Amino acid sequence: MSVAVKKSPLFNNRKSFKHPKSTWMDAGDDDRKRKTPLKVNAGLLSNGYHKSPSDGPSLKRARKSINGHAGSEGEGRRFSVSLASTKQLPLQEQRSKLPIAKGKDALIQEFRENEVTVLLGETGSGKTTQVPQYLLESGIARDGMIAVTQPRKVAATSLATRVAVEQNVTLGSSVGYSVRFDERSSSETRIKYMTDGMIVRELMSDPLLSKYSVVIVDEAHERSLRTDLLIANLKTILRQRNTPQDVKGKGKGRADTNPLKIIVMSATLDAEKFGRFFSGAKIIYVQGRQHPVKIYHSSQGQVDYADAAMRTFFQIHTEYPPGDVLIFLPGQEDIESLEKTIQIYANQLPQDRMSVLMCPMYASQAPGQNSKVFRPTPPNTRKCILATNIAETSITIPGVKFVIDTGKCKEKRYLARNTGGGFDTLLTRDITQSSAMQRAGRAGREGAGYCFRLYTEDAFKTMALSSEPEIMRCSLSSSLLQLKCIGQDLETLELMDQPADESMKSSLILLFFLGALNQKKEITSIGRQMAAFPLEPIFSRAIIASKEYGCTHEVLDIVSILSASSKIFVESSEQRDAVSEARHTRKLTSPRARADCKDWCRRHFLNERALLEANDIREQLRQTCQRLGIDHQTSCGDKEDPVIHSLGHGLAMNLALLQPDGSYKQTIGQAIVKIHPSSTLCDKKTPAIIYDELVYTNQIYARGVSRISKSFIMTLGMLKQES
DNA sequence: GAGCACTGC
Repeated sequence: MSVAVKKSPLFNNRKSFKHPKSTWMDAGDDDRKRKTPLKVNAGLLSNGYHKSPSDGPSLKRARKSINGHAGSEGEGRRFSVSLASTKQLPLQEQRSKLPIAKGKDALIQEFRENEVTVLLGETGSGKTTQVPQYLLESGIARDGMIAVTQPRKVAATSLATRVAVEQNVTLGSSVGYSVRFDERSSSETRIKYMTDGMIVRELMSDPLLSKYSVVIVDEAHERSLRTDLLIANLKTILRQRNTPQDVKGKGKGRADTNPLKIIVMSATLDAEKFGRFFSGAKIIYVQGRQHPVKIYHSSQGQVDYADAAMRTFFQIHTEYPPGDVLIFLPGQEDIESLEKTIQIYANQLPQDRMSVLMCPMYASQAPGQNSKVFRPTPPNTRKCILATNIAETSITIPGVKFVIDTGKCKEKRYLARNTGGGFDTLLTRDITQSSAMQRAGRAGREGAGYCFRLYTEDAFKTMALSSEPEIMRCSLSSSLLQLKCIGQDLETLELMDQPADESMKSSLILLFFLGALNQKKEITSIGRQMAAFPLEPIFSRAIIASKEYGCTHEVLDIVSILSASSKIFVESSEQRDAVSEARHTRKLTSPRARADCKDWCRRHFLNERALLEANDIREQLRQTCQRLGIDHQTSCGDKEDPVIHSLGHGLAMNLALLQPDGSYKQTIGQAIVKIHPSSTLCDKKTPAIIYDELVYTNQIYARGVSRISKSFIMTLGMLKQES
């Protein structure tokens, strides 16, 4: 043990600090089953469901990195390396060495015989890249297209890139992709990787998905809102497109039918549920290829997970061989404070020790801040990566050998109110078992690794198996409106999990309030126009209202920025005052040339990527306006009222009035809300406000706040009575 | 006085 560490005040104070041998319980047995990575194909069972080991990094990890070059599966990364290295195996040989390859013929046979197949594949099995190629090469796809859906854009694009190379074709010819703002596909395209949101959008113009002969739903276990909507629709489409097999031998099907095959790819935990949903679907298990990860559990519960994480880090640093450490924490606040603490103690280490390189990682970080995490670790240094869930599925960090898992994450959950409103909560909670496995798996990417869980094995066992499907915990108004467009309804559509009545009711009320649905719950012409925009209904309604107020130009600007995925304002605790000054007082006039944008953004603490995304969104909205015959150029100049009033039509349920005590009370619903401290209107005592969202953390905060006149609120009330 | 992660022809 390092003398320096023992000397540090923290450890002197902490009698509870224990040597790893006694602190950590060896969870153990998951290693043995994975010792021989290539001996996998016996694992391809055409019948029944192989239970994966009860613990261990067996879940499929997500794929892709923020800088875009990590492939979807482990072999994807290796592949991108092989382009530059002659020492690598030839391409086809690489393909044939994938775990899934030896089961190829049996797999193809199963796909041929079954309408629906559930494929359980562990990390590194190669299923996402190989199965579409098998389907194409074996003729199962006939002359239709094969769609492979992904929850994330980078996954879709990098998978397509890789499969195009394996097929030796140009990307966009027979292998392509389609994600928002970016499409590489043509009339030739046979295998199309796409985001689940994209194919759900396609449903609106082609409710039977008749272009596709096979739809592969990948990462189905993540249960994203759009994956769930897709799966529900696929079941309906199956009934409509596939001729029922009457009697054996007679079930040839009509010549004019265009039957659909469905392959659901999932990690192990939820497999049976998918199988049950598509009654009688075949479940097939494919073993993966992942290095063993030794998992330790804490012998007792930890009260202070940040402190425990720090002590564990130094245990690793002083007692284990080189290799980077990845610490999972719930949020930015924890990351920033732990970064400081670890740095202080790391500075006290003796000179001859390995030094520590801190790498914080979270989504709202200034762009470029996190680039050092992807650079090779300097000699005689250990990276300490402090990350949110961003490192669990979205970003793959090379070189990680040790994972410290606090067992906590932040979860966004929508609380619907019967009034039609509702608000988001963002609270720290325990992670799920599948999340814990995913985190542990992050230590086994490049070699054997270790995972230290700051919770007991019993605590692990009492965790939920997997997180609640997104459809159960988000606002449904946008999805409901989309479904209404194709004559469907959340109440009648057969979903894997049905959202709460209150949540559906609240969406109905909101859509009614916005004029998108009438009293009979039928879609109105306003509703159809709203659904054409890839926006939350509150924003599409504002665009439609802007026609009347003559300010579509301005409203498009605002809505684009509000619906960009990350906030355009950069957050930095160290330069908080400068950021605040920039936000409150500077006039932000954009530079003409895009080339200046990066520097201009940095000087004004703006997130360049978010601004560019907003720009893309704006262009898309402009095209939608054009299609709908809304003149996107009408402008109100410098006048504020038309803009606020347009937004007011969309945000009519998001109004609050100043109370004598300085708080705000909603005009609909009774909640007391506070203006979020990041708002320029905080402490300004504006009599009436309008906001774009409510978030409950330790209080209910209104974010995206604007001033609005009380007299206009009265007008809105009148309008409501008229409709 | 404060910000988990994704996504949309």
